[in-house]
Amino acid sequence: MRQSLKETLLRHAGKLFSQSGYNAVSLRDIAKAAGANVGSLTYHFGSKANLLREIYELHTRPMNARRLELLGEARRISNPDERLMAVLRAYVVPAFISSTDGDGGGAEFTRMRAVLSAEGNPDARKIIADAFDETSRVFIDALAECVPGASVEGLIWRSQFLLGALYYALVNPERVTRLSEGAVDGEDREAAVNQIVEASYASFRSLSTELAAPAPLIMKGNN
Amino acid sequence: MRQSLKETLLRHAGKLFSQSGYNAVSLRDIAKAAGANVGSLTYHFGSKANLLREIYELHTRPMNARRLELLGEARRISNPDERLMAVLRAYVVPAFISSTDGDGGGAEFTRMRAVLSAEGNPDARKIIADAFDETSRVFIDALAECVPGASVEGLIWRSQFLLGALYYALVNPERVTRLSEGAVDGEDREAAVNQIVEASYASFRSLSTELAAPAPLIMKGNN
DNA sequence: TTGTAATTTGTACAGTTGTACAAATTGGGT
DNA sequence: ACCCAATTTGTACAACTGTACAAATTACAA
Repeated sequence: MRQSLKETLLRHAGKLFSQSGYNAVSLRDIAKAAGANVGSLTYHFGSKANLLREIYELHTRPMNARRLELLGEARRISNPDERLMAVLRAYVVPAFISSTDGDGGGAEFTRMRAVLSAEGNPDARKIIADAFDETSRVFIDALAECVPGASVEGLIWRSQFLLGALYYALVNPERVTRLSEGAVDGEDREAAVNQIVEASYASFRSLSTELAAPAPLIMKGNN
Repeated sequence: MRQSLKETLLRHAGKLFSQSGYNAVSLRDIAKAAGANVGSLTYHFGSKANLLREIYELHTRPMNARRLELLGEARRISNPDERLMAVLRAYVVPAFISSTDGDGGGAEFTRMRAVLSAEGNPDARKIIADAFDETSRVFIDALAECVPGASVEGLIWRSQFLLGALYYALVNPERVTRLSEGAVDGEDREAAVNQIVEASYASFRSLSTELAAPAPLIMKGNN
């Protein structure tokens, strides 16, 4: 047995949800994509809401584990500016790039979260609320340490904007391509990660009351 | 006649779409909210897709007009940093605050756009594509003038992040309140506008090759 | 092989969807 | 008062939704 039907269903459901949201995708769409019967979905998951919950639980934990792992590494950097950059990367990278295989999260899962949060579907809302963890708060604390003197208000809002930027980069990459008339590729995720990190680096750093040097950017090659 | 049924229908449809998206709201939901019959919707709009199109057209033009008006004022500022701030406000404010009455755009319409773009519904996709105008490009040009030496890539991506931040601030304001344990009110739109403008000010300014003074922030009172 | 549980299939059900259209009602000019 | 058009209502329709469940199939231990 190479892959159980349940896993196949989860995979296809996640893919479809990330493309079209929760409401627009029917159980029959999922069954058809997976080459299975509608009944197999109710058998394995009981309900559509529970299917979503299982997708969510499958990806959330590994993604946040990876984030915290990278955060641990970042925290060992003594220079606050370099540390700020590393902390931001620790938050963003696992949301964009699948760690090793198709296991935890990656862009597809993050895109699904983005679409779900926008839909505001009651099922999804409950699942998201239930799956809430402390990871975001841990990151905000870590960011606060990198930006001495920053207000809570500023930190919270900027972390909100960071997530919004993350989401929108995955939800509407065509806009980047179209707006630049093809000069910039919105689908280039490596570039997107670097841009998000650099942009939020600047926005967080500006909160510091101790602005000494004018924001030394660590470039990664692509610009 | 105080308000035509058509206007009432448009108003309620826009409200419901901005709350739950396009797919999740049925014509019967809209009719019920407006205290009218389902048939009146097909009579006035022909189809659900066309109803959305009319909502879109009702708000897009006034909102962009207001943006360009404010942009004109901003362009007269000679100091590049102050001008950058004003240009950003010109883009953000009309998307958040209804100009005078319940006419053009405001937060509700922007929220609807955010939800629609995330849903990726084929109907909505086509309408958004058709309604596309040059406003965004005009703003990017204006921003480029405020940030000498900035790369196209950097400008495009940051304008993408700006829109993502804008959208997410309206889509998920509870997160701000929850994350700050009530210390920051995510529903406070005036604060949100100021935070978005300040954050993107910093992110755009960091693109400049001529970073002279360390980003003089113009405070507006609330922080 | 046989028996039993797990899985998969097929089908049926009640409810909802967008749309179409005949009938009823309304509005305003003559 | 009348008429004609615009509007509003009610209802019908086929397609699709999530879910339930009996029947068929498969997997696997004894």
